[in-house]
Amino acid sequence: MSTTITKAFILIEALAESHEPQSISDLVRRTEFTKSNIHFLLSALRENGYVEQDAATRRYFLTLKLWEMGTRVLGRLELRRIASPYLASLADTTSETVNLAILDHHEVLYLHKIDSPMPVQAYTPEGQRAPAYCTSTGKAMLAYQPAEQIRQIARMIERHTDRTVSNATELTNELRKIRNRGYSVNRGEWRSSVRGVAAPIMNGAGEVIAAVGVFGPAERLSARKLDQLAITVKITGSSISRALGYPG
Amino acid sequence: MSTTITKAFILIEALAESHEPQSISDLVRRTEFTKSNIHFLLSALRENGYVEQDAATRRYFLTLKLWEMGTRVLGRLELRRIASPYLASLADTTSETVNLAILDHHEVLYLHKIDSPMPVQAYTPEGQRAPAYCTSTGKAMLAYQPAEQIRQIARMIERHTDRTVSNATELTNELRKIRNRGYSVNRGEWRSSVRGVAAPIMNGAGEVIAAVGVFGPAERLSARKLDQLAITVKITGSSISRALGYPG
DNA sequence: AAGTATCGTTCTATTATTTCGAACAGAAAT
DNA sequence: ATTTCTGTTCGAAATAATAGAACGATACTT
Repeated sequence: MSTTITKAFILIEALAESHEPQSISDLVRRTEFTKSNIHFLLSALRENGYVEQDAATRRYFLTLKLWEMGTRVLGRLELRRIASPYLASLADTTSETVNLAILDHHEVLYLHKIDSPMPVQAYTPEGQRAPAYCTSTGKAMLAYQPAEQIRQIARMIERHTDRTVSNATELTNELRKIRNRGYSVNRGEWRSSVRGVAAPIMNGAGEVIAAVGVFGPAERLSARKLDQLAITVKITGSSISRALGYPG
Repeated sequence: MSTTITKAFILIEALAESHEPQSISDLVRRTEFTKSNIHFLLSALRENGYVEQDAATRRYFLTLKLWEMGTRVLGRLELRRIASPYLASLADTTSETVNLAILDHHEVLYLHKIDSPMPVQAYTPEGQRAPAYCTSTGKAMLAYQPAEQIRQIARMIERHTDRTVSNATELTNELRKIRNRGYSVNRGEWRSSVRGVAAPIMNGAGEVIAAVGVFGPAERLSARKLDQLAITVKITGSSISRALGYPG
């Protein structure tokens, strides 16, 4: 019910979305707040160290303080702390990019990424989101979610490439297959040139709370190579699960 | 001059500092705001998705949204984007932990870290700060700062271990040595069991804006080993500088 | 070069929002 | 059973946030 705090965050989010520093007028157009109001709000954010103003262009941009505060939140995440060494070792043995993701409604959120030392890297930075039904980590988690949630997600399927799962039955079958094998595969369903495999991570209560995945460019990841990776990824997934207290 | 926005950020920072979810009463003690006022502010933060409340304990905690927004800011940093592949390759060849830092007043801020695949890891997470004068990356950057800034920093020297630089002349000599060699060494000046080497990174204008470093446990990093690493780190530093447009 | 449009900032009055304390119910501790 | 903690709700009061006009300064147009 607060308007001022909400307005402040609308500004922050507008600044976070924009790739260039924004002028007050830019922000007026985006937010439809008054010019003087935005000036007032930005002053408050500047005083708190979250925003700075380019002296020459008078445009405003976010400082790293937001990121600093954010890393504190992440640093407290038990999951990430416990999983980190397993991810490092997985990255070391596979030489491909490794990531850790959680499920937030219909999207995966990438918590951690260890870049491959190989020259060509697939681009998926930490803190980004992607639709769950067309990524390997997302499918690995969806496979263990209640049927009702799957039905909801199936209703919002959109094709991103010609390999994207295209309807509810296809998705259900895919998820059943994942449960049988214990790992998921993505052959260019989100970005056509990116492939990957992933395995679920369970907590002490047996709930699937995350997934670990390996991905890379299609030309380096043949079907055979993916099969090999699947074994390693699956083992990493269960190792992390056990470290989290999962009995299995 | 805003009170409401400032209060909101004071709450966010209090929550970010605390390792456990906080009750309203906890926050009353910390901030000296009114109970009902905190309730109001937290509701606003909750509505915007930055805070959640544990249903059972009624305690409040920060969600990952703050981190998500923060990663956007970091993702736009040209320095980090350009440096990343060089850091990855440095990590690969040295097998020790690699990091990228910038200087903020008297502190270093760690922008990026690539963990060593080795079992024993030195602990310095991304987004953290450390005093510049007793870390290798910090000293590498200080060596190229104006004398006035060095004098100010020398005034706030505090010993953290028995190897920490202890006075102004010692610091000045150390920085001169660093300028001559083009790299800096830290032998347990911050945490006694952590050693490292670092080299400065210059931008197109020739200003030192960052530093790249390698560090690890003292028992693995002998004086000889540090000398070897220094060569590689120095090369990485100049490669990144050149990628940023530095003519040298 | 002159003129016009757009920009960020400052100011003040008005209003709507935040703030506070009291009162409440529920949980925990005594 | 009683006391002392909680978190939450409410309404009145205080004040902080808001809007609009006016100001130079800068950037465009002609």
